[in-house]
Amino acid sequence: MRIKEKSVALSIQAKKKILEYIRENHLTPHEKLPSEARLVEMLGVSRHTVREALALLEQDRLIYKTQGKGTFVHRSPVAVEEGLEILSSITSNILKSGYRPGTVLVKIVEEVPTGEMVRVMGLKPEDTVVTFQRLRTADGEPAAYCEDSIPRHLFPGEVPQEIQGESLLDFLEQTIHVKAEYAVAQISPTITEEAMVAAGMPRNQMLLQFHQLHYDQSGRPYIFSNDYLNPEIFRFKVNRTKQGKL
Amino acid sequence: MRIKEKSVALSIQAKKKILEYIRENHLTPHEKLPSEARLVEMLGVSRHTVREALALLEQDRLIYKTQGKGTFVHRSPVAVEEGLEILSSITSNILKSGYRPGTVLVKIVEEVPTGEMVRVMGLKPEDTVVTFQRLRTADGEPAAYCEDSIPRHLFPGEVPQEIQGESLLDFLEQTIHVKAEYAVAQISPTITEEAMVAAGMPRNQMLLQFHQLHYDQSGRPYIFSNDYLNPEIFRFKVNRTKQGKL
DNA sequence: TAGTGGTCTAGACCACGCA
DNA sequence: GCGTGGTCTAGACCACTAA
Repeated sequence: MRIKEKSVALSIQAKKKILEYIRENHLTPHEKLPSEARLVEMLGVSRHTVREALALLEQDRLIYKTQGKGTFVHRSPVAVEEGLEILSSITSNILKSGYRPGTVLVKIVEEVPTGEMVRVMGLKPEDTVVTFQRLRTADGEPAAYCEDSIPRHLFPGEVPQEIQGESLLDFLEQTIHVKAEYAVAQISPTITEEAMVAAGMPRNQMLLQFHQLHYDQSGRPYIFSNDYLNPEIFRFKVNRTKQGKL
Repeated sequence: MRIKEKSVALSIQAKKKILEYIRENHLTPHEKLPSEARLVEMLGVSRHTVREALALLEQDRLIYKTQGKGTFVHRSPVAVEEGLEILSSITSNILKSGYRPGTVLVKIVEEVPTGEMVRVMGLKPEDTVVTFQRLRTADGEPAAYCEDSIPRHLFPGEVPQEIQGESLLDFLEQTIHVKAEYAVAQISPTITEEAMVAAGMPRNQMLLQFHQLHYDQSGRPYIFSNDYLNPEIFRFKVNRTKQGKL
């Protein structure tokens, strides 16, 4: 059961080897894994590496540890399905639900930011924002209405007149080289408004509004958005953990 | 700037010292912190401990690292406010919103589980569940309608006829010594149904339904619940991060 | 008391960003 | 080439659990 390959982190290789061990020895939920000291011998790596591998398995909820007792196989062997706590684009969510994503561009305008935009994005009084209004479709059916505002000064040249590809996140990463690291979303139930109906959304449809702010790695907010999502197409799942876990 | 106290983890102490350093030297967003090697000298601890301290600061989004460049102060110095991704009771959410929580017990019944309960909680055909129906109030006003079902066999003696305290999670921890480690929630918008109106919820109120399953540390599901929350009282925020972060 | 996971040390080499 | 963070080793002591 020795390892050592190259270019792939040892802790990752160790994680896979431990998973193999669980499978080959038919360890069932709540059964005890070999101790860390034993794994050091079995895998031929240091304890630090073993512990990193176990930490990865614990994050995936495949094992759990108890000090003084040992490490055990987790009850649910199923992979954790990602939820809203993982940042993802609407495009990928539509794909994940098994639909073909599409976009109807309503308009792209340069405009004066709202007071809230100025406040949360730390804009200067003279700053403007570029707002993208889009109707997102799943297999051609209206699935979401999206309004995204990006500070004008992030676009070095002209304001783009269209979006290459479906995902705004990807588009911004390619054109202005800003990558989303995390976002904070406020969720509330609502009903389609006139502007959305005009864009093609069904009237009197119950929707979930996502009021979001996206940040880059350094913590700079760069997308102010309001997305109105059709709950008949999107599944809204959240994995909730204790503070400090995962 | 030496440390070393006792009984508090060195990495925690190191974290505090680094925070002090940032404040005392008035480091502003995007400014560079001392290198890890330098922090080892300054704090008198090993590099491993320094890296643990920095990892804690990175989780709190107070700093960010870039390989080859260094460690930097994060743009938003504000503490991250916890959202739905953190498991918390409805009681604590009402408290956090500044209201006084209360409960009107509708009823506690032992009943035959639904097919979905049997499936997701892995019940045997002869198992029954204990269902708690409660109207939760904030400053006396109806805030949520909750239905929670727990497998009967988790209660060693009689089925409880009331709940001590406001929080079911706390009650179960004290009586049957099962602690919630994580939960998976499905969120959807809905409208008050007749049973909720009968219990005291306002008619035709838009609500957010939380369909949740709570698990203990070993991954055993033990609470099957449907909570209907009034969005005028609860704030629904989610902190979304890239896969593998935080 | 023995065995387990949790924390910490000292030292090494590697991969990346930049001048 | 040099400084940075990323990974890995070998070894130590501590805290907790159960016999």
